[in-house]
Amino acid sequence: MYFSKQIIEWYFKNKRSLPWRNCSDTYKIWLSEIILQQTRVQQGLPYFNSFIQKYPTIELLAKASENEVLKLWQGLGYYSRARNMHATAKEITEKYNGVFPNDYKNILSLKGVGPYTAAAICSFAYNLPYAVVDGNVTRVLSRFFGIQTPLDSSEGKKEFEQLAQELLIEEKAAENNQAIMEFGALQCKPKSPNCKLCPLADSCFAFNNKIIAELPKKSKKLKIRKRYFEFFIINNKDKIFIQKRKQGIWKGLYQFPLIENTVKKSESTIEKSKEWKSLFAEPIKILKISPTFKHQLTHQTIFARFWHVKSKSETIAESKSINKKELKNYPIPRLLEKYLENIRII
DNA sequence: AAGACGGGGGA
DNA sequence: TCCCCAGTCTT
Repeated sequence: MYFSKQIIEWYFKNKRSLPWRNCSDTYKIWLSEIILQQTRVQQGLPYFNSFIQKYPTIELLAKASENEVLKLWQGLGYYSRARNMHATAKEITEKYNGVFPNDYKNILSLKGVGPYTAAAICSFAYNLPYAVVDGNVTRVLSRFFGIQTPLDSSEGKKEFEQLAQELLIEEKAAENNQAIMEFGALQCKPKSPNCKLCPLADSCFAFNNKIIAELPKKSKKLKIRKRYFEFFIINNKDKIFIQKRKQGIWKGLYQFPLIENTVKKSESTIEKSKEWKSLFAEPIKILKISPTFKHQLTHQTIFARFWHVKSKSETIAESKSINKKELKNYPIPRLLEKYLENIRII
């Protein structure tokens, strides 16, 4: 009880003013929670504003096309969030008559809504007593209580959820949940937390035992795979070829026709490959090959080159031909967006 | 239970 | 570089 009260007191002194706070609009609360999954407030904020501006209601979001929604989401990453959010907007409009469900079970059943987001919506919108457990919460709890259980283990998840629920001041669920997350984000930060000014330092296990940097514990370490992407910018007068990604990374986004390798290959090897032959039925003219760009993601490193080629073909396998000017309407990966920004300047 | 899924920022 | 961010879904 002391813990939660201190946290809430700290919150009232230090909280940021954010557009989805102090509002009971379930649409804004839900939208902000989807955007903020694995995403910093700073990065998500402009996206929240543009979504609210373009789609002021859930019904308007539901009416949009998936391409439009992905286009607005472009650059934010984890694109399944946008696809699931769009599907949920449709479900709420059709199945729930446009009224956001107001109980934990139905909210949890929505696409893109897991235990964290369900608890967040229930508490923020309806003040229901469900404790949120996110990266901030596990960090704060593991440090203050000295919990060594890895947060990415099933025991750890259970342990943190149970503790967070016990600590929750139920009648202040909304405030309490906001408070502990804000405390984790601003005060008890992952790197160099501000322990000197922390109101809880005296009772903090990690601070008193000088193990702040060791908590929280994680068991899995990440494997980063390398991928080599050869994109083909195929010019045929004012037309350009694009294709929609069907699976994996950037699913639902568009790209230029692609040859992918798991190892680095030379230009001549690529030109002799069977992928090349199936892509280009007729001989093509290579105008330019870009330098290799390195695109670093959390779980993979992508090395990309862009081949500018001239082709007389009207069709390219698995691709559609669009007018160059239409390209800006299609959602594309950040990697392609950056490249297109550059060649415009150069 | 483990992997896949983006992109940006801080140290 | 590596780690983490208001996690969820798939395998």
